[in-house]
Amino acid sequence: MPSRRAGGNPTMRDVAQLARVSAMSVSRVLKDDPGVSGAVRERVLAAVKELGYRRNETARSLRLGGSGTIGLVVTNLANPFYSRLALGVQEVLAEEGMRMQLSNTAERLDRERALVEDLVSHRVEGMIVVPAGSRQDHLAEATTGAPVVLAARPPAGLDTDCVLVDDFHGAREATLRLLDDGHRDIGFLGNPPALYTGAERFRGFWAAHEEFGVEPDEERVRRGLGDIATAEAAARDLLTGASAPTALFCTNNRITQGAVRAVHRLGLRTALAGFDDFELSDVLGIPLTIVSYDADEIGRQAARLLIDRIKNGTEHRQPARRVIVPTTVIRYGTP
Amino acid sequence: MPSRRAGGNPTMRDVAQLARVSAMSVSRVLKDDPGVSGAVRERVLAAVKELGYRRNETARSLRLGGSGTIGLVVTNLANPFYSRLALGVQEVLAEEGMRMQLSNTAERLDRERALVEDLVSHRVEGMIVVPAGSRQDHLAEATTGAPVVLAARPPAGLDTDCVLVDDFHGAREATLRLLDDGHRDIGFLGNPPALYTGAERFRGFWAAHEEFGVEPDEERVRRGLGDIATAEAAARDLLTGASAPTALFCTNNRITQGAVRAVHRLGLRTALAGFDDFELSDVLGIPLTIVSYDADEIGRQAARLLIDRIKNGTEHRQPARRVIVPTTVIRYGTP
DNA sequence: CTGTTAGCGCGTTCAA
DNA sequence: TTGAACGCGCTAACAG
Repeated sequence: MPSRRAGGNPTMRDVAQLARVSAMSVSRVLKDDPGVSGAVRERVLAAVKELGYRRNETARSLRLGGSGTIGLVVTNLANPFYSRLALGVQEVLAEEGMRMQLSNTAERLDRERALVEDLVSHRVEGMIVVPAGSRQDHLAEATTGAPVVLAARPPAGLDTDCVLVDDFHGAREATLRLLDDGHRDIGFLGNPPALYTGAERFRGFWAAHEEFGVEPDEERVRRGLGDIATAEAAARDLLTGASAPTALFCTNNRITQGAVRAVHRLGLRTALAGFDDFELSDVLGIPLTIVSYDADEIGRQAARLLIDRIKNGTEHRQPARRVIVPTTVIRYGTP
Repeated sequence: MPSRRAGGNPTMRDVAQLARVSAMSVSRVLKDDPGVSGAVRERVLAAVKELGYRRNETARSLRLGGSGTIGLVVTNLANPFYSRLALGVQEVLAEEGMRMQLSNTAERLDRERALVEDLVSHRVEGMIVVPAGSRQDHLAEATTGAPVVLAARPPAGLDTDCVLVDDFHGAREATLRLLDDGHRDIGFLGNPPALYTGAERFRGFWAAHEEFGVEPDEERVRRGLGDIATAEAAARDLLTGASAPTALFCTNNRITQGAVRAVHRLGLRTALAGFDDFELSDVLGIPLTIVSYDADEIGRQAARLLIDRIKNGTEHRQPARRVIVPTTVIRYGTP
């Protein structure tokens, strides 16, 4: 019986003792250090196997001064967009032998702050954040040293790299399709204008109208929608009011789904356009124009930017970069 | 300028030096230890603030011998079922001041193995696993000491707690509804029978038929379906063959979606029943019988079981527990 | 090729 | 109430 605490995991010393070598030799074997004889290597590996030993990564990263972990902070993991983003991040990290710590803010700024503090306390080497608020001044002081990359929303009050969707052109393109189809009374259902995506997508919507020489009707614009229920109510309101629009533009998948629901309940076949593809969008029986993009790719790009910052340290202080992920327009149903 | 390394984070010694106290006093203040004078406390807190100091949790958990972290291993984060489960786990952990490390196996056994090893190396205090394969013998040796709770699939080759959906009764109930409606030729679209959920849901399907004295037709059973595309193909095959079924039972949301697609493309209104609710299931215009359950609750229950094991240590070796989460049946569209 | 020393940042123990 | 010494498990730097 090795002289170690009953309940605890075996340590390197236990392995060393059993293999009748020093702890250093064990360390070297486990590190694939070439400077170690075959005999020692075999004895060590046998002891490792016998004890079921696994190196304590906590102690290791304390000693090495790097955890090999980055933090990912998203606003809503239940939204497939963010889980895809997370998978994209993990894909790139795996190539680098790094790990990811995933946290969910539920769009709450206080949780974002607490989670970021926690990540810093655990000495993550960097973090990718989908910021909950429109400004991130608090992140600047929290992340002393560790690089930050923002995803889906641009930095404000903070000078960092970010990866964005081409919100403006996506919205413009989809709106142009509706105008092409002859629609002139298009309603707008948007998330809060304080959000970057909300503002950009509205800009695109407006720009498309200008190109067609059409003046959008402010009366048909509803912004600040948060979930499916409020979106459905707003859509119903527009569609049942005087001078109902013949088409609706929706700025995200939850809003589109609310609009689909309203259109369906009212027994209409109003044309819809919106951001974010979703399951079964092709079998709804409603003419649908979807602005789609690769959520995984946002994660991959963000991870690449972050890893680059981590590797180059803070020395080569190159300016903040901005990667734009392109969008494509898909059409479902007969217009 | 404090005498600390330029790039690194400040340590407790840096704070101590600035506050002109010992490191121990800093430690005590940060721990809210009552045995410390107001004067020292203030000086320390001021120094902490000035340096932007944050306690190094890595060093802390090395010293304390507990990381306050558990691992969650899921098979497919892109499936909303698992992201909801993750949120449920996190909800309970937050109450206990614990953290979660989330990993995705993509249904690959080799990745599961590697991820579990990694979690053990990081000395997580326990783990919740949605196992990729039908047996988990490899987990037994990997998780020396750390308790494991399985979610969604029962243990095999391993003696642990688990949280399951009431697969049998859910499937039975939904099938009974179809039989109640007069259907006698019901097709079955299932995932691999080697999977627990696949087998149980098939059992429920069969049991419902027996209760009605109806003999299911083996010709109308398709099992081993993995994704939406293969499910759609199988559904189309059944629906266009001789003696086409008047209804289909689907064992999970991806299969249901494939079936919806096939029904839609064929211009039919075949009644569908299936596990897992999904967005917009109510506006498809197809009679739909859905077996629903609370995915968050699975996560919450699993977390509670795990925390209980962690707190009680391995001493009180009580037998493995099994929690069954109930299902409810929802009906959409006119049958 | 192998072992010894020292210390990563923190907290427990014990003495002042 | 405060501080000094020691060690958690591991590895870089330096002997031998």
